[in-house]
Amino acid sequence: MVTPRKPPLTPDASGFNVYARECPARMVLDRIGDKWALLVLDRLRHDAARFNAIRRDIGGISQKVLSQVLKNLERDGLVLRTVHATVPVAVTYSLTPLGETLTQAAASLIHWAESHMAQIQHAQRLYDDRLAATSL
Amino acid sequence: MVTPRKPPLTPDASGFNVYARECPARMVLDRIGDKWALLVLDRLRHDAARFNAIRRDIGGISQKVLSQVLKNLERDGLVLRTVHATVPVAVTYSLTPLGETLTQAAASLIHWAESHMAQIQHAQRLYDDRLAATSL
DNA sequence: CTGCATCCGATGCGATACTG
DNA sequence: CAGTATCGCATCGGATGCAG
Repeated sequence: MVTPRKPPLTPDASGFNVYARECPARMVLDRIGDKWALLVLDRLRHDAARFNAIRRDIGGISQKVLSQVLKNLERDGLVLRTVHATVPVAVTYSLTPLGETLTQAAASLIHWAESHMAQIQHAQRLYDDRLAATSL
Repeated sequence: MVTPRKPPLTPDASGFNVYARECPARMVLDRIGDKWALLVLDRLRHDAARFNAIRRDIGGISQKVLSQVLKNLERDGLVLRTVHATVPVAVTYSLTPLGETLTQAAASLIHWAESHMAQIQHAQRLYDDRLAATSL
């Protein structure tokens, strides 16, 4: 056991607890609970891809950030970096078996955002209108 | 249809696409693909809670950030804020039906981080050792 | 093509103090 | 108890330039 969980949630058999600020699991959550990392993980879900392909597919990600995200994911053992000895050098990124156990959860989050946008936008309008009304 | 999806993933019936930088779904992903938001969502998963209770349960979150996260989640229609007319005032936060459709995905991510920590730490050691070896 | 290094502005976030 | 306001540091992240 590393740290006790404060909320009355089901205790985790592993002993790790994301609710504790010092727990290593929190560090991992920091990385995977990130917009860019989730998108990269989802992008690699069905097929491996080269650096610039990922960069093109994920609108708005900079080369610097993609580079950092990939390196972190590789260090955590979620992404495999493969260098092909061609000229010029080609590098492909793919999911490791460990990474594949995560992408479904990542995809769920992403898909949720897309499929519930209508309801979210409706809620936002209600909230904004109500706010404007009270501030008159 | 709002924006076409670039990667060959299954197109979403809603027409929203998180891979597009201008898509509203990306904004939502920004908010829910966030360490603190995920933890708050997970904390409210089983029961409603008051502001300071949430603050205590989530180690390391500041009242400023918690305040912002809760406000955003409320605006997006994921969290319901209820003011009880007592003295002093008590405010409880709970999940809306819409929010409940998301927490399972959030919980999956969080639980994944906890249950795979051993493998992650192993991968990190391998990576760091390999890095130290090559830089000699 | 695949990165790493640097500069630098924007944002995040903790600490602190104050209101109802 | 439940916030809001402000400050200041730290990190994020885009743009540019350079190297293997």
